[in-house]
Amino acid sequence: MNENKHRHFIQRIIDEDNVTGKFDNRVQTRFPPEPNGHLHIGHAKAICLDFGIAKEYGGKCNLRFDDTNPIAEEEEYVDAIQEDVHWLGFEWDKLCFASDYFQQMHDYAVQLINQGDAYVCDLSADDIRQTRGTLKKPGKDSPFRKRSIEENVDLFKRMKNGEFPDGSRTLRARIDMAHPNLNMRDPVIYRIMHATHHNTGNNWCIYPMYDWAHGLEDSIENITHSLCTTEFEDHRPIYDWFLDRLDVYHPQQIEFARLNLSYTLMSKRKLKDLVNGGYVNGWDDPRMPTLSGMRRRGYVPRSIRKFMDEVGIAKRENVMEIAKLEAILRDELNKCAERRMAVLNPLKIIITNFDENNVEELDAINNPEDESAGSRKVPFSRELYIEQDDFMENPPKKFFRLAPGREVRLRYAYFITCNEVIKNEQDNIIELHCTYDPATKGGSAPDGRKVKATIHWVSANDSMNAEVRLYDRLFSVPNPATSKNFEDVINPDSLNILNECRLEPSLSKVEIGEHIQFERLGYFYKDPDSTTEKPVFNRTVPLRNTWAKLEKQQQSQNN
RNA sequence: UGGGGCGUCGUCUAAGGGUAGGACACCUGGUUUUGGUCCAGGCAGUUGGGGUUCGAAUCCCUGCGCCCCAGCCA
Repeated sequence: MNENKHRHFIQRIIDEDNVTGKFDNRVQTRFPPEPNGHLHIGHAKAICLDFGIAKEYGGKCNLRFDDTNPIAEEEEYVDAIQEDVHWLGFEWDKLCFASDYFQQMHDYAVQLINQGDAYVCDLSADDIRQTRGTLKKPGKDSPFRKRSIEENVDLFKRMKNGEFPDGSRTLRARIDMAHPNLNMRDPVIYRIMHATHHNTGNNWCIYPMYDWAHGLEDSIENITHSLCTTEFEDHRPIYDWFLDRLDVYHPQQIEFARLNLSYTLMSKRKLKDLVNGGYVNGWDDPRMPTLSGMRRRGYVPRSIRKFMDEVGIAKRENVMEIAKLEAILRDELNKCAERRMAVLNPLKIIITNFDENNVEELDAINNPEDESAGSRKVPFSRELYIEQDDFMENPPKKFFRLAPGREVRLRYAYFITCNEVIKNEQDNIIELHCTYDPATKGGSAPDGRKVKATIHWVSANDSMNAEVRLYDRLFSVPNPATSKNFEDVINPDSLNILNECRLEPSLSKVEIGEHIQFERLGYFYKDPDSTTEKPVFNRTVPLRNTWAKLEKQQQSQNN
């Protein structure tokens, strides 16, 4: 197997641990999101890694909510995150909450105090910042650093009992205010917050900080390899310090580089701003890089997993091109999406030599990549719609489609020739008059003559109306994260809603949540906003389009 | 410039002392009833300088560049 050929650095570490027996050849991981927002494609990398490693080594992976900050967290996110992890295709061993361990963490904190390794500090947040020092200068000891163990125990108990207001006191680890790693300068491990927690209600008014809580959560759950992103590398010394002082089971933290995707934003805060600022229609807007947004856009989970396989695991900073993700998406959809015909911007054509009372049922293949998908009938009649883009009155070089006097093939139907262009008073083309060649039924000419283009179409009277939402990238620059203000780089054309689209009749049978290819246009997904009268389709990703590329090149040459 | 990380085709990622390989992107050409798919080919890379070695992307030294850290966020 060639998956085994390339082992990334984390697999190598685990392989080595399994040789030395460091964790008794056990592998246990966890995916630890904070329920303060929705999961995005960046999280998917961690999910695939955490669950993937566990599966590969025959271990377990927990889903653990790191819910240590009640004012940021909500039940809604807890539910959404579980749905997204499931959708991605993973099943956790245990569902855990950091808040389940609050009592245990508290008891460990008391132990720390009793060992002289923690103290209650009365400094304000501002004072703590002032005395922390800078990158170059050491910090200053808190005046409360030398409190007696008895006083610390008493004060901590009173903090817990709610005797003090928010922000008035903290519990701090007594490490080293001159430590070159700022995280080690007596970090706060408990703060006072009189806030209702989604899980523990009003049981607590002191809440543990990440650095204190995370290692304990890992330890309590018997995690072997605690995988996280590189910005936590500086925190590993505290992670280790706490576990060593407490003399408890000690997992190994390993850091890898987070995923960045071109033309998108990955910060939860900024994503939240996009939602709250009304720039998009909610967390599941198909333009969002959230898993719920991508699901609604029409991504299949397999494409995301495959993408993560190809992204790889390393420590260097990276920006994946969205084109790579889309290439994998197309590859997956090409195999499984049935083909149908839909006209997004209709142009009416009249087949002048076709009987107006006649409707023919023609055979169309459902998926050329999958014979088992079978075929269907498509009605053909005198009045049809074709795509406006498929006709040009004065075609440039290399435009192969319909033009005055030119013959093209209607997919699965007949060769037609355009004889007349009908315009309105404003000189806009409103209709084309064409003739068909009855001998070319099905699309092949008995005399062997060739046409340079095959275009899609629907029967005017036998087609149904639909709304189609064309999505494009949300940002107009490759790395919107570097702009001070994301508003400046938002793509004004990220959503284009088309209301007069015409669908071939068999499309009425498509269910919400199905993936379909509209021939020559792209892959589409039936949106939950659909009604029986008016279906709504989201464009997941367009097909590769060499003509569009040529057009673009010609345009830029003319400029 | 304190501490911690990281530098391989345009973008990701392999090669862990022995031919710098793959994918995406881009460019040719072929097949084609989707200007899709598929097929064939091409372009293109080791951060600079020293050193060790028969041999260095890899080991050592030394520059340079980029990222992270001064929340009672995670």
